[in-house]
Amino acid sequence: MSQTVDRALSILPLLAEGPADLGQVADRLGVHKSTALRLLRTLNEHGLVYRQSDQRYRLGARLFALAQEAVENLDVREIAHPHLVRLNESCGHTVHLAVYEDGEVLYIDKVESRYPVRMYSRIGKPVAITVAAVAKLLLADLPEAERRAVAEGLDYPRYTARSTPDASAFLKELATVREQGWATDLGGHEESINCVAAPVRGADGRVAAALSVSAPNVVVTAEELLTLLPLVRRTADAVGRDYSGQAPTPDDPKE
Amino acid sequence: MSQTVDRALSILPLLAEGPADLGQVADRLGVHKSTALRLLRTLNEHGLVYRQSDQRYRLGARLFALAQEAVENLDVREIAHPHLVRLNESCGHTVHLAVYEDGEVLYIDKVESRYPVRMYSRIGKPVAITVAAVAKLLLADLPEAERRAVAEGLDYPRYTARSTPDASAFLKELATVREQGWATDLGGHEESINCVAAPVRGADGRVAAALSVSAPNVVVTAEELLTLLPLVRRTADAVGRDYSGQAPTPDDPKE
DNA sequence: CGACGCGTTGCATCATATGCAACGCGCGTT
DNA sequence: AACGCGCGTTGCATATGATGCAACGCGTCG
Repeated sequence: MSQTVDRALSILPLLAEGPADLGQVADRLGVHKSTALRLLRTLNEHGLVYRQSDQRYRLGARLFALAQEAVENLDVREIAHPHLVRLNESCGHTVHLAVYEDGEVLYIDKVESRYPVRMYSRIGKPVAITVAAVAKLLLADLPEAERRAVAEGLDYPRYTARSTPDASAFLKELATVREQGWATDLGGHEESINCVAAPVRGADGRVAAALSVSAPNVVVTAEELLTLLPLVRRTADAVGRDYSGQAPTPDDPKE
Repeated sequence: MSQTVDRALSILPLLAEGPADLGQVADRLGVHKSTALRLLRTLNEHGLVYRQSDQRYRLGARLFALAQEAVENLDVREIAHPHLVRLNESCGHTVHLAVYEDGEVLYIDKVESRYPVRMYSRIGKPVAITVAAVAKLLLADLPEAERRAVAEGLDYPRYTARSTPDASAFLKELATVREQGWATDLGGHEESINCVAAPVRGADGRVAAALSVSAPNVVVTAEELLTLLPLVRRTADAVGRDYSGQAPTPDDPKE
């Protein structure tokens, strides 16, 4: 909508591919060098791009800060975190929390073993949206039209023999998932990894997030993992209750 | 330099404080609502802001992706990582890698115990620049003028009794550090934590990064930690050699 | 020593961002 | 139920501010 800003922001993904010099940026944008220079300078002042010693530009440190603060604003995460920890303590396996946004599914929290690690490393990387149990739950809840549009716009990589092969299979799976209210990924992403997931519903009944438990089948078989389903669902429901009894100040649950 | 872009980018830190609606954004920017709307729309198209269901805006998912890619472009990290792991295996303590950028010091990698955890959680958050051993090394190497400017622009929080109290003490410490070629933080940030750090020098001899070993003094005393100094320095030198024997394709070190 | 490549600057032009005013809509109030 | 307020949205005339050009500085390579 705003050409200047549009151009400036187009520089960011461009630099994400690697450092570039002024000429390269100007060429890729299709603008004059002096224009690119001014845009880069502005981005630079805001810390979004950094000028390294060889004069080339790369993405800047402020991006980290912003991403950091962005994730901290996701209040589902805050509310859910203690529940994830408890769930992990009960079963010992890896626990993930994910949300849907703009055609993507993002992990926004993770608890592994006893080490509560903010798994920022996964955030931003494309989740295996066609196979991940949490993705199925989040997509299954989209309005019909959007669901179809998203499903048909996806690639369906064959991670394993059990990966979802195409859009129609995926939509069918989503229908099942919506029906039953939980989802699994049995070796669809990595041959030896299974997951069970359950939806976190907000006050409006829509799926606000999804949480999952994952384990390699050398530790527990898929059948054993499925026995955790009630626990997973109970946890997800508990999160949903906390979340929709929406306390902007969740430290004061009374009143 | 570019007013439009400048305004648009100013929205990001604003939203980092929390979700905001159109009116709030327009007010904070001091522009008309319609202007703010167009800027937000442009940011939205690029995924930097997200419009949540209550119509308010918050930071978007693309930020995660960009931050992710940005960190992957920091090639010091890639080159250094195996060294950090080896250092950790030798001594068992937490190992950090940090760089300086634009008045800030950032941790860009971390290895703890036997768990190779990407410490993205620290990235973007302000490092305790006035006391951290790595920060001292990175700042000590800045050109005189910039070093003074940075040092005098800092706050000097008294984390502990041994925190650096003010700019002049800090500059003095930096001089010492530059002289001796290594640095420590003995309880300057947290009473019971000590660090030793050494600089990673690039081909030009400048300090490109710094790495440190940290341990609580209930595990090892400061004196014992200091015995690791030769190992830390050797590791940092090794990273520097790898780094300045710059192989853009570090998997093929011959030729 | 000359020429090229690259980043940088000042400036005239006009494309483009801006603010205004009016509209639509949902929600709480009377 | 009707009204009015608040908020987001749209179209448009204006002039501000972004654009590309041409010229310059500077370092490097031939």
